[in-house]
Amino acid sequence: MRRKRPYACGVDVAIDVIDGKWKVLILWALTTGSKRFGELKRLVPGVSEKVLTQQLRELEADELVSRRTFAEVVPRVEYTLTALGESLNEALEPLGEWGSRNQARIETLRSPLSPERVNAVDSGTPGA
Amino acid sequence: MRRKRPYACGVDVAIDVIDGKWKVLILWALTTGSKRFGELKRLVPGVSEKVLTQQLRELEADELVSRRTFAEVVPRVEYTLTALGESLNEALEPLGEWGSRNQARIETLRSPLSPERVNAVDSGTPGA
DNA sequence: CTGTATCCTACACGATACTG
DNA sequence: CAGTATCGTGTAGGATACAG
Repeated sequence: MRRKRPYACGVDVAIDVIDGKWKVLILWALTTGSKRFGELKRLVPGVSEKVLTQQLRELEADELVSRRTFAEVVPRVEYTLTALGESLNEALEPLGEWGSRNQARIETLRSPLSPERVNAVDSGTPGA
Repeated sequence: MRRKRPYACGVDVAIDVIDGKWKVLILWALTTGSKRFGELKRLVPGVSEKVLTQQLRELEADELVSRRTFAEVVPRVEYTLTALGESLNEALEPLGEWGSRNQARIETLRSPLSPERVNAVDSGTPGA
């Protein structure tokens, strides 16, 4: 997505800002403190360098993440959550809880077989 | 996206479920009660019938929305938020507040001109 | 009114190679 | 180590036409 219509509501803004296949994971990884590029690459398995760079740049442009470079013989860069980024992560928590509570249900619903035997409702109880 | 890797965290699940250009708006529109297809089309300006149908089907498959058809001479269908859908909307609220609070800031940052943060934290200062 | 069926395009993302 | 450059791809979404 990124930059669609004039935002229709606040959620739109937030979604737009975290839109990108890996951004939430990146934000998540940074909650435990600053990380180097290579660390993020490890913490976000599957992402290519190009895309990781790209999404970090966007997060930086939106001031959710700050970037510090160290002019050392061995290039080093550290990414850190800004206050804004931290506040976003906090706003994301309820959504995370919702997802955790309903993950099993969603996965069952989407699994190719037997979507009908779903009974657990929002109780966090995985398939019986 | 829809169905990427095994979910890395709860937020991933939730994001996946609301992923789609119009889903949040649809969910939003339904908070005020059941809506007919045509109403939704009006309430979500810009969406095509194909895509609206598509996203409604996905929301339905994820049990966030329920669909009632009325076999009348004039076809009529109503979409309603399920309990799960309502709980998702609640989990979305903090994100919406975050977005509302920071919308102006984000828009300024992204506007082609005059980002007020001409000088901000740039290169790191090694051990002061 | 409420959809389907096609066709088409844009763009995010992936893979790989190369550089300071 | 931390990127950039390039090329290729999948697929969500848009436009339009048709149908029950």
